[in-house]
Amino acid sequence: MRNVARKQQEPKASSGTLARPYRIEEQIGYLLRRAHQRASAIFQVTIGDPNITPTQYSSMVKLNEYRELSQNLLGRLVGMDKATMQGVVRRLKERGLVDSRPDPGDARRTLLSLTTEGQRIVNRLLLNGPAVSRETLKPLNGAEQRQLLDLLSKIV
Amino acid sequence: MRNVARKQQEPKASSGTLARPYRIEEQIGYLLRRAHQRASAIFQVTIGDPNITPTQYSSMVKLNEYRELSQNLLGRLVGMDKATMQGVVRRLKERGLVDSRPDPGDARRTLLSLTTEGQRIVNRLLLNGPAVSRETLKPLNGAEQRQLLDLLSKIV
DNA sequence: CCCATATCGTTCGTGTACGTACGATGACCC
DNA sequence: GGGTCATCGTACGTACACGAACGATATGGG
Repeated sequence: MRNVARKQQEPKASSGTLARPYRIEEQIGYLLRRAHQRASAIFQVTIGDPNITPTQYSSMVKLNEYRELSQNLLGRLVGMDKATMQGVVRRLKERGLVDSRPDPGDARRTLLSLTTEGQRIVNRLLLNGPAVSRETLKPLNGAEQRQLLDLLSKIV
Repeated sequence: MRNVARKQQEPKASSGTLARPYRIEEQIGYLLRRAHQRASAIFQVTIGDPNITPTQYSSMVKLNEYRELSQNLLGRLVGMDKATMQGVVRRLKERGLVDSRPDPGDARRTLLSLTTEGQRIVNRLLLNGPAVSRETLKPLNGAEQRQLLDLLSKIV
């Protein structure tokens, strides 16, 4: 394999100060993006249903806990803004996993709930949920796993 | 404010075992998604140019280190697959920040480089890069910041 | 030299993610 | 009870993210 372009040139040296050089690979935002990519990939192959995404899963889990929620409140509970939530809910409704009815007490709201099929599916997926987390955290030992979850909780 | 729908019902109790209950808010994938969202939001308001996204920034930083890179190799260096890279590069080229030429030694490849304008911009953004990371890690003390970066590096 | 295989970049489709703007509705206060 | 302000859901535009399929090109083995 020609690899002329593979390592043509080393990165330019950092500035001459004693300060730590700025490497994109060591920045928190970059690492979070990569870690999130990996976690999503593991979810996809481990959760046991290729048609369910992480956000759809967390939405369904929340709807399984609270039996009925407005779209906006569900969004706050799972950390999605209303525009994003709109698309997630639309797709779940199109597949018959989620149902909706107008809130009888507030005409602005739509109450969402899982259909019987949605309940059946989320209960099946919940069996694999722990395996997804276990696989994602596999490179770390027990203490490190707890540390990471703790530190991430603090910055969220 | 009516809050009938706000806390209608507590989440159902977990199963009766001693095992830790499965809470979506404690799962690594969920936390990574939320943390990444927050980091992106901080990037957007701190980097100093509302038109530059995190992925565009890391691509430009890499192109500033290596003077010329194929699109595919750049993607591997910044952790984006080729389909995603295609869009990022297209937008940077449309704005005149990146230029391309055919690789004289390999007709499959396109060599990318920063334009003078692109270099000017990335050097300005690099001044704010440390502030983005500092702000994102602000809830943690120094030791915790290093731990988090270390743990994330291990699972990426 | 030729063929199987791999890589490179593009395109298409689906799905987050969010800013902004909008109309409808509700809450609050004078 | 009427006006102001907030909230709810929707719509549109832009941007990542990736699987799958594709044509062009390169490589390595027989």
